Amino acid sequence: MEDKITIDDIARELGVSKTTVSRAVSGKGRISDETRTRVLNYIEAHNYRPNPMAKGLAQKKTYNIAVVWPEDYEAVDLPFFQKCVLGVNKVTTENGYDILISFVDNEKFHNLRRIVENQKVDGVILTRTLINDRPAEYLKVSGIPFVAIGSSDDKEIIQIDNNNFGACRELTGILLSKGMRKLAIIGGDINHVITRTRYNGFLQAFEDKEIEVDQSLVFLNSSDPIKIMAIIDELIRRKVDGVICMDDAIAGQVITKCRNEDIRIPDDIRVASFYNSSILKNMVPSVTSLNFDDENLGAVAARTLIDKIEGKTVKNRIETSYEVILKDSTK
Amino acid sequence: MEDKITIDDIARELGVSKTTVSRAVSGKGRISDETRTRVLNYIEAHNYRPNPMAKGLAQKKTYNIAVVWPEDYEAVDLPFFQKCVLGVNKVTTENGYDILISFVDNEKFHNLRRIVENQKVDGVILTRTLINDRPAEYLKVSGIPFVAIGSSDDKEIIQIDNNNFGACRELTGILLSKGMRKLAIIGGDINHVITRTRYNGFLQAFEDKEIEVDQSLVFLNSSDPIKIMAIIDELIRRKVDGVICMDDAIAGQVITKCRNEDIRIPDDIRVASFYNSSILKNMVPSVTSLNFDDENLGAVAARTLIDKIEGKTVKNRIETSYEVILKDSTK
DNA sequence: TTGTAGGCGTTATCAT
DNA sequence: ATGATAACGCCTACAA
Repeated sequence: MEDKITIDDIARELGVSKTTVSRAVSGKGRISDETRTRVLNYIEAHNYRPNPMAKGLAQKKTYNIAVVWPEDYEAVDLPFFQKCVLGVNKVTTENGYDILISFVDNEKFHNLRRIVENQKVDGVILTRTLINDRPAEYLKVSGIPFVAIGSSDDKEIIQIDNNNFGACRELTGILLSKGMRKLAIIGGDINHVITRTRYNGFLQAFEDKEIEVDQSLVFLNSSDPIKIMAIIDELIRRKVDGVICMDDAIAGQVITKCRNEDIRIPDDIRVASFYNSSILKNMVPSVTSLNFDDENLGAVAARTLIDKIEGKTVKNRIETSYEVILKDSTK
Repeated sequence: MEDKITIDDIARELGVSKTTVSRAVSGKGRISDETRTRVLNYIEAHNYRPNPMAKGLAQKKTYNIAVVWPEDYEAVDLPFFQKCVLGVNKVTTENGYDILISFVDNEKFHNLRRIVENQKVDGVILTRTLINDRPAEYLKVSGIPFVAIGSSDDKEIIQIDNNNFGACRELTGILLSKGMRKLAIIGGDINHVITRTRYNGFLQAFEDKEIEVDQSLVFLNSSDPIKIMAIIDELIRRKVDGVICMDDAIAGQVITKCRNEDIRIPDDIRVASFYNSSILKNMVPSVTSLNFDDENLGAVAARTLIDKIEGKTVKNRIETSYEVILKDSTK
């Protein structure tokens, strides 16, 4: 490849000033149609690309955004993050931004810090929220525009989330309406906001129907396979109607356990999940669950962040919708 | 946050020239120990960060590399990519580079093209190789430094790969040594180099022992669940000794199918996988498979790319090692 | 409508 | 060992 062509080269070649070229490229400022097309044609023919470093230096922008990934993910959550970032990608691409990726866990986020302090990005998307979210706290004081995928108690943080509360409330409500009364729930890390949100949806459904929740059937912080085994044993012994799993990792474990123990679903126990990832897709029996559009979630987050970066006013909280998918496991 | 401090501010404040400050920061060029520490102290105290845009403009470098992800992945492959990029991240972080992410499939790689043409990165890591690899071809003619994770027939392409050939050869050899003769193999997309490499390792093991391969037991392009169901039925009917799955998606399907049909592993049929992802981790029975260090793979790729970017000479092909893990499924 | 000139923050060249 | 000055490529008042 020969050397990159610059705005100066074009100006000289066309006998105009570089200001004129710049105007033709950016579309800003008055310029005659004739010169514009002349410049644009030349650019097209010679495959000119503005140097992002120079542009960035002049306008103090990078045209990059950071997407933050948890380092301590569980494999089952990966498709969620993947879909999110695909959605982000779609929007960033359309708007001339690129995605820088940053790995953090709640305690160590030097990577994120470096990226922000070094001014490598114009904004940040958090793909998970925590109860005591130190990365989010850091971003707040740093002053860089950012949005969080997920929910937070901090109303100042711009949040994009699936309507987990509403979805879990509706699914639980449906199960209650089907006559199930002894409903257990198994949930994961209580430090994740999403765990609490889903739990609250569960509670609300009971309240809606004025039914008392049996606290002895609530098992949080229980994503460990060993724990789940014990829980299932207990549930069978106590003849509960059904069990709701807060995510598919848990649902997967429950189903495997039942299969290994010849516990029949839905005959002996009914099972539902508050999420549907690809791992449950081909399960037998098929599992009643919620359906979220995670790609859309990422897209909305990116759209919101870019608006924020470009100085538009954005809503502080956006909820995306869901579907309840009733399958064999709760027949 | 107040305005960022620049090299000029420091120079003025300390009564030296900005050249001197630059030298202290970069460590290049002669400078007295005294001035250096004076500058460094000031920088530390005032939390100065060089502006990457200005630096990039001056050195024609971005200090970003692109990691290319396939858009048309299968969920089961995700942990592989995730681990790779974690390894990449470790090395890039240590060397002051950041990771830009780019999604492509073999036909549409405008995203990658944009990133390269816009000079947003200094180099590229491909995380998968294809038989007719258009993204790789494009990168070659573009002239940008790049390495591929995976193998390629094109010897000019810098390749970092697990020793798939050797690993598959060894695992197959072990099964043959155990007396299994009627060994079937099920593989995925024949357009992926890795499918062919693994298949070749399989063949080589037979050749090593001078045993004829039964071509009617070779099933490629067969990752589809429906196909796999039919294949297993056939294998049981023909009373084969065992089946080797080229990846864990396939192995997972095979095991599920067997469980649903009450086909016992390893009593009725033995099963091995040429890869071990987390999805098989808690399988019952535990599955004989290969163990690769994918994070290391990513780290080596990043190390190699950075060397290449910085003008060092690098090996054209690096193979990382593996372990054979014998478990219950081939007892 | 177009052009001139200066600035963005850093590195590199060449003196001193 | 240190400094003045010119790049690097683009943007943007301001002037014409």
